[in-house]
Amino acid sequence: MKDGIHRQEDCLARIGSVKDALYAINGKWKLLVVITLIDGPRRFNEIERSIEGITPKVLSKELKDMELNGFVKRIESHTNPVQVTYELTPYSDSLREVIVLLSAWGTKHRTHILEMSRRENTAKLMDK
Amino acid sequence: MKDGIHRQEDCLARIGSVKDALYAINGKWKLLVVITLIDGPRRFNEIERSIEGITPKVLSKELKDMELNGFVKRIESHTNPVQVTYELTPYSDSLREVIVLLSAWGTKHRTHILEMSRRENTAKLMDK
DNA sequence: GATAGCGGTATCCAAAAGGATAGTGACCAT
DNA sequence: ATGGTCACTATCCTTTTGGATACCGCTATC
Repeated sequence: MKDGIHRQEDCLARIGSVKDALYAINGKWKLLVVITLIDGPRRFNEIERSIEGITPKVLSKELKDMELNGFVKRIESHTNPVQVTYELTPYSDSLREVIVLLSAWGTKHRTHILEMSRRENTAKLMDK
Repeated sequence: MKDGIHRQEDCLARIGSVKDALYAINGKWKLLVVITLIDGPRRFNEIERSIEGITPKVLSKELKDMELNGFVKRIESHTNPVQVTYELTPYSDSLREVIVLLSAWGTKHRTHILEMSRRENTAKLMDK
């Protein structure tokens, strides 16, 4: 009762904060981009190749969005030809624990779902 | 280097897990429904009133979805008139730490964004 | 001179999410 | 009988999201 999440007033505040968080990381792609950049800076086409299913248009949009939100930095080298890399900012470290937790939860959830559908099938078999 | 998130093979697995997680909790509403149910079972219209901006159509859809995913349970009393309540399942406890973390992160992120836009305005003033 | 890679854009389109508004049938209170 | 609550559903519509495909100027390579 004192872990802070049960009290009514905290719930309202929490709804606001979670709304903010969901707004910033929404969509299918942003966290995946962060994950691929954790290993170090990557070039546009490298990112495109390591996230299966993403198109250049979408990746471009996500990167711009994430730059505005302060998660990634776009770096142009002064070589010729110009080379562009994207890297995480120190700020995006704050996302790391979110990712670790979501990943762990996603793993557990997948087995949970499999388990549920397995039981459903068993039940169907027993109905006959 | 040994926290498990830096190694290439782990990143690929992590992308899959995070995809699963995002798929299950996607949209603006699901986590907010969980939050309002943390205090205890609630009736349809109560939930509708405590989540600002949600419409009955959307809430109805979300609740069905969450029932299928095993997060909530729909309970009809056998009184007359029938009374319907929704409550969290034990399984949805696993979402609690996700919510706590996202909420904390959302709070920090909001101040981060405010800070960034404040600085931008300051910079603009100094340009003149 | 053809082809390929780079870092993207442009255009078009389909699907999904979500909002606005209204309505339904069962009940209940006045 | 009138109006209200409850738990939704129906219809319509707009916005958002994202997928397909093609293309661009530039460079590097064969």
